[in-house]
Amino acid sequence: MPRKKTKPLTPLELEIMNVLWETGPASVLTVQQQLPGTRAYTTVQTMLNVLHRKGKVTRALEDRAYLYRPALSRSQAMGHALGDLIDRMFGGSAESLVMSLVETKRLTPAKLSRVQKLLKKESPDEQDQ
Amino acid sequence: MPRKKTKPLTPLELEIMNVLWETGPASVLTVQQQLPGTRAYTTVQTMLNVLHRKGKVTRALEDRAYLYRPALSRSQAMGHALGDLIDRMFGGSAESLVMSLVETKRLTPAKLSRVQKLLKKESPDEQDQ
DNA sequence: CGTATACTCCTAAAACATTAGGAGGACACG
DNA sequence: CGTGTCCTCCTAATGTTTTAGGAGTATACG
Repeated sequence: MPRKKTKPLTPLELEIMNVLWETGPASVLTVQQQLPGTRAYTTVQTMLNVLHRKGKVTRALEDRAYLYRPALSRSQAMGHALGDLIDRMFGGSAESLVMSLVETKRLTPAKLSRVQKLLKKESPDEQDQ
Repeated sequence: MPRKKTKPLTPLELEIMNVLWETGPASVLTVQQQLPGTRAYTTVQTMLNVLHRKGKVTRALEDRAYLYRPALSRSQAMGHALGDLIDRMFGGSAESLVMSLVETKRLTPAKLSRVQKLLKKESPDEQDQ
């Protein structure tokens, strides 16, 4: 059965999640500072609230303020965002995506090699076809 | 390297562009029919208007109705959408993205190999338009 | 105690995306 | 001609995301 329920994160939500992924558990203030661009404290707070309501982050009262931490891994979020993009843009082919990455010079074949080597080491279970 | 001007397409815009990429030059009616889901004729028309105003499609009066055609290639749009995603989600590292693709089982190392071989064969020197 | 500080929550407006109705023009055709 | 069809443009309502102010609370500190 298709995993269709989880809505993809909005752009700003994504940016905030990224801060949490990078920085680890963080307060509103920390997130605000870490965030690219300039946002009012309360803006960040609101967004974190939204994310919390949506179950994308958890929070714990620490000392005086809440500490927020991601409730999904980057990979998971990635899965959703990308699945979404791929569906809309192609019929679901991830290869075309990598292709595009290289075509648009965002990724070089050299880098691709490196990644690949890494991955082969980690999952010793794959075969070439 | 400040290639920052072009705004990414919105979800619906993307879906519509996809129809144009698949089907080729199309009228409002055609797009509407080709589009997944159900949208009023005028909704589709409005969106095409928006895309036209934004310069993402061109149009030509053919017979009685406008024929719309994409003003960007899929790769280009991909580049923007993805660049956006990567920026937000990672700090701009495309490698992490590929990593995630494999981690989430969306792409196998084997497929990666194939893609890579393909790419090495193709022109080692390209120009983005 | 009284005031500054560092938060919270509640609220709403601004901005952007999506949806769609209705008026009007051009044409085909009985 | 008169009416139905197909299309355009203009307009606006609805929905979603982003922005941020203001009131209230708890603690720190002179």
